[in-house]
Order: sequence, then structure tokens, then C-alpha cells
Amino acid sequence: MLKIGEFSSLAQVSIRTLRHYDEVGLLRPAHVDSESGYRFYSASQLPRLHRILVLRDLGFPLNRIAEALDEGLSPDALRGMLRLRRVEQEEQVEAEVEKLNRLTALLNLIEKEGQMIHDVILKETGPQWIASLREKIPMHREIGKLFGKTFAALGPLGGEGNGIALFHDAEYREQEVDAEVGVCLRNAADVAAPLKCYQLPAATMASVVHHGAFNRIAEAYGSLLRWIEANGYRPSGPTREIFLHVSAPVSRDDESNVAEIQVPVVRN
Amino acid sequence: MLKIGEFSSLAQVSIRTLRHYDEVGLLRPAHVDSESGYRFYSASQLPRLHRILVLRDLGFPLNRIAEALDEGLSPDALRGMLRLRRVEQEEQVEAEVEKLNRLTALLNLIEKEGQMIHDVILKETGPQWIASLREKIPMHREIGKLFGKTFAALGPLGGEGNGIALFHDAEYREQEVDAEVGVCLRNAADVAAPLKCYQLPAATMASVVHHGAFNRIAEAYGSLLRWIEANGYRPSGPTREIFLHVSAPVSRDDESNVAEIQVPVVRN
DNA sequence: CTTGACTCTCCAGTTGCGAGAGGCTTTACA
DNA sequence: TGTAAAGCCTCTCGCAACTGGAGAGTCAAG
Repeated sequence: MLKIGEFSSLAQVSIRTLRHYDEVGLLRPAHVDSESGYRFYSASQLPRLHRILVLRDLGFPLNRIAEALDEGLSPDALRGMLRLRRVEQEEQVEAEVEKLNRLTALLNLIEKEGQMIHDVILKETGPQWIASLREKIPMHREIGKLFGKTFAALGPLGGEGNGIALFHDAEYREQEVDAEVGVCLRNAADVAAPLKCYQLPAATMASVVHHGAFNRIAEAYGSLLRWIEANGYRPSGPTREIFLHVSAPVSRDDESNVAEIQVPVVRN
Repeated sequence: MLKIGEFSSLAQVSIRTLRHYDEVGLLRPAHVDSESGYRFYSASQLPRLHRILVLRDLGFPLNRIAEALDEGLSPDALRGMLRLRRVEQEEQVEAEVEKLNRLTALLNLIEKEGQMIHDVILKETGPQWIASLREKIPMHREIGKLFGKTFAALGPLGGEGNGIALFHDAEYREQEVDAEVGVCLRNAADVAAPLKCYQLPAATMASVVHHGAFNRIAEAYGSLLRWIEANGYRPSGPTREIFLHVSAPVSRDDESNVAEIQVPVVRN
């Protein structure tokens, strides 16, 4: 019989850990002195402890180890467990590698640009109802007019949700822009032509928030597009601009404006 | 001003999380109603939240994020943080990949052998004092004799610690074995020739515990050596056998015997 | 005025121990 | 044999970043 300290140094496992394993029922001492409460282990418990350590170091949680050991697992069952665990671990590795890649991409961007970068995040958006008006506008700057027109047509519906603009051109252009302006809604609504009410599809979006006058919004676009490229994605649909806090009436150079730019992306 | 639910769905962050960030001071609501306790956020807080999310998803702990954001970090400081984090993340990836490799190696072993495998673990051992006797013995089985001789020479010292056997041959052999037998000690001790007292060096050991009659110990050796090969290590010194619970006088076929076999290893 | 959606503040639980307080027990040495 | 030093015990808290639930108050719509 070994005292806990001896067993501990024999197996290179901390006393605290042994007590913990006792507590959770994973490895009960062979004997416990009922007077002193001292735990006594037998050397023949080492194989069980070894197995516990092996499984633990392979990433199994203690409760699964306990189940496995107490159910007297068959070789087949053990293989099953290990295969399952391998799948999990593969996912884990993948996730960690991706995190590393994002980190590296960001560092590269910063070194190349030599300055701060807007904070781009990836998010999954659900489907989104909007009521909107789509038009070709001659100049990008003239989107304000389309806004006026749309909100006039929307009437009270215009106050329901955030304003949104979509740009359908595959690439950025200054002139002859295929633009769409509307509001985000919770549900479908009846609207009269030329307004349309429909659902934007769910998508994976790269998103950046611009805070400040809209005439500096190009920087945000720049950051976003560079980020998309650096992280191995590419745009896969119309860009969305969601106006979260806009001084009314809309003024392009109000510093309190806030807009979120979203570009749907897919992996390269 | 946005209620927490609105802000939450805007940013795709759970209400819980927002409250948590408030609690830890990472993102305080722009306004809190003193009567109802309701939190109100401003759209202009989105950039800060975005930055928090970016850093969090890169693996920074919240307290470091809080420090960074509250200290108004310079671009250089930010780069430093990211570089540091990248190093950490590289280590993380390495560790996860190694875990996956161990898992795969074990599965391969099991599939090849078609049966259970002894549980091999890797451990770091410190230096270890021993008092021992080294001799060439004609047959492996005759190690019992060397045991008797050694313990007779050791006298009372023989009861101090666990018995240990070392095998100095680079490869396993049945005959003309270069063996050494002794006891583990806590400190140096004076011994008379032909006994020697010295320290075994610290090393990384692949270890397996054998429980049962010693005439089946070859299985344990087999598992251990296959494991070492499958995991990309190779033996780098004399094998140690540590006798943890041996029926006295030593009998090779007592089922209650317990011995740990350790092979020092290095990476291939 | 009611109903239901939202929000609040605790409190507990998750994982696998590590650290420390305060109090026995055992061991070693003089 | 006495005493000091290890060694062991059982608490309880802490970690990281939340999630879930209880019980209660608040707000907007019909």
C-alpha cells in the first residue's frame, strides 16, 4: 500500500489530481483509513491510472473516461471511441490552424499598409425582409436622391427599420451604379410598385463598421476588400450598406453617422 | 439608443455576452436607466464591439483586450500584441497536431495488432539515485540470481526503495545480457564494491505498466516498442524495469506482480 | 387592462485542476 | 520519549467566458 504522496511521485501525477480523481470516482484509492482519512493506493492501480492519463492526454474529458473504464469496454468500443475522438480532434486542429491563418493575414495586412485597419469580422446573417427600390443611378454620390425617392414612396414604413443600400454591380464603379435602397423589416409587407418587398438570402458576410462622415467610407471599403482577399475569400453577391445611425435629414458629412458594410463571401 | 436585444441582434452577439462584457468593464452601455436598470447602447459603440470580437476570435483573452482598448494602443503596440499572440497560437497548433498524431498512431497500432494495447505514456523523470550491481548474465531468465546476489550485498539498504533492473544492451537479447540490478534510493549511500551507487540521469521516458506474472512481460515490451516506433521516437539509453509490487521472495509467475518498464526516448 | 415580449439581478454550473487555510497524523531525529 | 517537520486531511475559492434558469420588474400593443 502506498500513501498518496508515494503514488503521486511514482506516477508523476499531482496529489491534487489524485484527490480529484477520487472525488469524481475515476480512481478510488484501494483503501481509505477510516480514522485518519488517509488514502492508500496499490501498485496494481497503476495500470488504470496509466490508462486514464493516456485517454486524458488524447483529449478525452474525464467523464467519458470514467464511463469507458467502468463499462469494461470491448476493443471494438474502444476503437469507436478513438475514431470519434479523432474526428473531433481533426476539427479542433482545423479551427486552430484557421485562427493562426487569420492572425497571420492580419499581421501581413498591417505590415503592408503600415497603419491601422478597420475591424473586419465574419458573421452569418439570416434571411432579411426588405422593402426597396432599385435603380441605375448615374453617379455614386447621387444615392441621396434615390434615398429621398424611396422613403417618400415607403411612407410610414420608412420608420420601421434601418435603412439599407445594396450595390449589385459585381465590381465597384463610380458611374451607372446599379443601386437599391430600402428599409429592413421584420416581416413581409404590402408595397406598391415600383417598390418591391422580398427577402434577402441568408449568407456569410464579411462586415465592417464605419463610424463618421460618409465621405470617408471608402477607407472602410478598402479595408474590407483587402481583408477578404488576404483571408482567402471572395465576394459572392451584392454589397450591403446598413445605416445604423444617421443624422436626419441625411447629411454625408456628419461625424456621428454609423453604417455597417457587409459583403457576402465564399471561400476561394 | 438601442435596447440590449436590438444591439444583440445587430451585432450577432448574445445578450448574455453583452451583459458579461458590461460586467467585466469591456463594453459599458452608453446609458443605463437608473430606474429600470435597462441597458441602452449606441450604434457608435459597434466599432468597439467589433474590435473586441476580432481580438477575441484571434484568441486574445478578454482581460488583455480590455487593457489594449483602454490604453489606446498605438499601431506599433498592436503589432506587438499580434506577434506575441501569433507565437502562442503557433505553439497551440503544434500541440493540437501532436495530439492528433498520437491519436492516429494509436488507432493504427490497434488496427494492425487487432487487439488491445498496453497504455504507454510519456513522462519526464528526474535524476534517480540507485545502488546496484552490474553483470553479464548468460540467460535473460537468470536475472533472479543477480537479484539474490545484489540484495544479499545490499543488506538492509535493499528494503529502502523499489527494486530496479537496467538492461544496457542496445537491442534486446536473450543471452549474454548486460544487466544491472539494484534499488532506488532517495540520496547517495555508501556501498562496498562490487556495488555502485550513482545517479541515473533525468530523461524523457516512454513507460508502460505490466501487471501480472513476469513470464508475460514480453507483451508489455512489445507494446512499448511498437508505440515508440509508431509515435516517431527511438530508444536512447538503457531500459529500466522498476518493480513496484513483487511477491517476496521473487516469483516469476505471481499474478499480483507489478512492474513499470521505462525506455528513454528521443524524437526521430 | 391585460398579455406577452423584453429586461433585470442573482445564482448555479461548466472543465480540471491549483492554491491556500486550518487542523490532524505520522515520521524522523535528538 | 519528546518534539519538530513532513505529510495528509477537508474545506473553499479561483480560473475563462460564458450558458441556463428562477423570480421579478418593465414596456408596447391590442
